[in-house]
Amino acid sequence: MPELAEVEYYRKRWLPALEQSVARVCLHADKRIFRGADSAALARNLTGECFEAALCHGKQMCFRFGNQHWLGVHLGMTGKLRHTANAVAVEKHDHLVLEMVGGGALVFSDPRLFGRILYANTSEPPDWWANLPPEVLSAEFSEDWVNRFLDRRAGAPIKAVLLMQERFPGIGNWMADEILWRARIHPATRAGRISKLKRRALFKSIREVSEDALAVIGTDWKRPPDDWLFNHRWKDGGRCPRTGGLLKRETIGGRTTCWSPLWQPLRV
DNA sequence: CTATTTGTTTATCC
DNA sequence: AGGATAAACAAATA
Repeated sequence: MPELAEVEYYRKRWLPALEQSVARVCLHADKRIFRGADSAALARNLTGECFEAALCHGKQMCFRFGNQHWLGVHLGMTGKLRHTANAVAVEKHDHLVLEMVGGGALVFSDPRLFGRILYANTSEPPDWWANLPPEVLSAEFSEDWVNRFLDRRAGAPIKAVLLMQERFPGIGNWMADEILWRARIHPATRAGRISKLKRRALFKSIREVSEDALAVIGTDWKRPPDDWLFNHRWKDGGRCPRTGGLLKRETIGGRTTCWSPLWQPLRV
């Protein structure tokens, strides 16, 4: 589930423990979320360290403990973060629990195990945190920068291109559909066939959907307004807020995709 | 029992 | 070589 704004929402869930120290680390070391990470070192080294920073970039999160302990969290499809005020019973899917000296706990849970925990013990930020593409709301993320990518991925459906994290960090399935709906571009359009005019609309839409998503979901996860595609996209018989016409759902770019055929005509 | 899932990585084909 | 696409991953839910 978690895309740009949901990741920001979950990042904030851990803020109540900021400036507290780790009393004890409990984890399910054999679970898939620790693939590639040294979970034993993580548990040993974080104990006693102070929780100093909580950051995110696209769908990647980074929590710093002390000056040189970097905990990376990716939520995958079903990952969640929460803070519990008191030590509550650990649930089945709570794969990483940081008990804090104050008595609360930081919890990462993930039933489907598509998420990932990273850990580095280095004075400088590790590669997975230092080498990330410009964020969609940053100045470096320019129209030119996007258009060059559309030309490089000219043969792929635009829906698939928007999901590529190397250029559009944080954009996921629902955001991509929302972006294309607002820009009135059919999701199956080959990226290279999008007109100059539509590219402008696309760029604007990427920015707007990202800002709107952060405003609505990023802080307290309010229900998005009904004039977004969001509230209609999964319902059978869902209707386009703009045209009132029936929405269509199909697999495009390997993912379930929803669009409004009247509003987003396919021009090939 | 079958089909579905808002993500990423790996394999395979072109 | 690099791009496009499908499969795999795991488990809950309908």
